[in-house]
Amino acid sequence: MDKHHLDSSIDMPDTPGREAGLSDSDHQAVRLWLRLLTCSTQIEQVIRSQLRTEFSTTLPRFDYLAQLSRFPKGLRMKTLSEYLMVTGGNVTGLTDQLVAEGWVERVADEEDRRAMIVRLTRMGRKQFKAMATAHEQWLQQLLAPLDSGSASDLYEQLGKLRQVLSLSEGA
Amino acid sequence: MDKHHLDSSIDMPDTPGREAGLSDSDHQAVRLWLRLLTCSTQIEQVIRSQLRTEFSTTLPRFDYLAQLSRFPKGLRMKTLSEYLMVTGGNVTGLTDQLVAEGWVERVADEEDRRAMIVRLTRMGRKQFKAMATAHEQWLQQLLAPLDSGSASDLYEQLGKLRQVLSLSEGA
DNA sequence: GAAAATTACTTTATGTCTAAATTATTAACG
DNA sequence: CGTTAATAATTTAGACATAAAGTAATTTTC
Repeated sequence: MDKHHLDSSIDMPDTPGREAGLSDSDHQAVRLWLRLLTCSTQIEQVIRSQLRTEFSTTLPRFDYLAQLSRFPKGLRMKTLSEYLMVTGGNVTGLTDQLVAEGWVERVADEEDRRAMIVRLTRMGRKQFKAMATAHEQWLQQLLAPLDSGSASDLYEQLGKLRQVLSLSEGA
Repeated sequence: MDKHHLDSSIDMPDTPGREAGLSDSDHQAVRLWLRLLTCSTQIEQVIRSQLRTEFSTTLPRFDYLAQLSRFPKGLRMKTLSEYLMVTGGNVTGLTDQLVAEGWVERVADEEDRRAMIVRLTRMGRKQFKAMATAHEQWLQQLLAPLDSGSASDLYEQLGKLRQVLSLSEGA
């Protein structure tokens, strides 16, 4: 994923380099988006970096495995691409890699010969389990300074946002 | 940016395909992150798509121009890479493209012959202005269903999160 | 003031992601 | 039936991103 924009900061005037220069007051939507993106990007970079140094893997692969791990019987590639919010071609490429590494296997779908089902191998499941444990710890540590109340407030607010976004989605 | 994970949804049981399967209660940090990422990814995809169809350009280029537009005298590439939160190599590549398109120009920095200053051309400035106006409208429309109170609450909560993240940043 | 370290940018190799075209299979309709 | 639509996966071309190494200029340090 790429990294974008930059959040302005009313409460951090000591970091002028990060101001987005949105001094006008009616840019609320833009400012909200930039701040959301800044937070998301920063967390993402931490996770990426950790996955690389600790497990020599990447975030897309981790995401792939994370989704797949929820379905012991496997998933159609098409379904997986929807869950991951990426294109089918991308899933094809990631699948090729993970199959080559022996973490995932392709199985023909007997009910529809166009479809392929992918599922974790035993090794894939084992590897993912270790990564998932670490992944959770990283996040807990990263977000530890956020008091539990703020965290659940934020979680709730993001829930509202997600709902709003899902409206435009189908349009 | 790539798109990752998926948010579970306590309040949206009608979209089972998007559940992240985090039914345990002590995965708060992970759930918060996934929800944040889901929202961020969805907005990002809308903006990307609009930039492509309406302006035949990309989000990285828009971000580049957006930062640069704040500095009429231009910026060192190094500084720009920090603002954009991307690597120097990336800025080199984007600069090459935007220079080729005539939107940006490279100027030698007289104070430091290692450095290059990039700045918008007149055309670049004009093109960006049109994009920025549209960009803001897209966001306003996208977030319109979010009542103003929720929006500023969310903005505040994200401010706290950003502050928390900035702590780990230097460590 | 010369050697060492740092800094700014570029280059290279690799990975990720998209959009669009292709192939193969299935479904739908007259 | 048989033609047409739609669907699932793959392939291709291109944009974007990183990390790591290379080049050139500047600073630091002794």
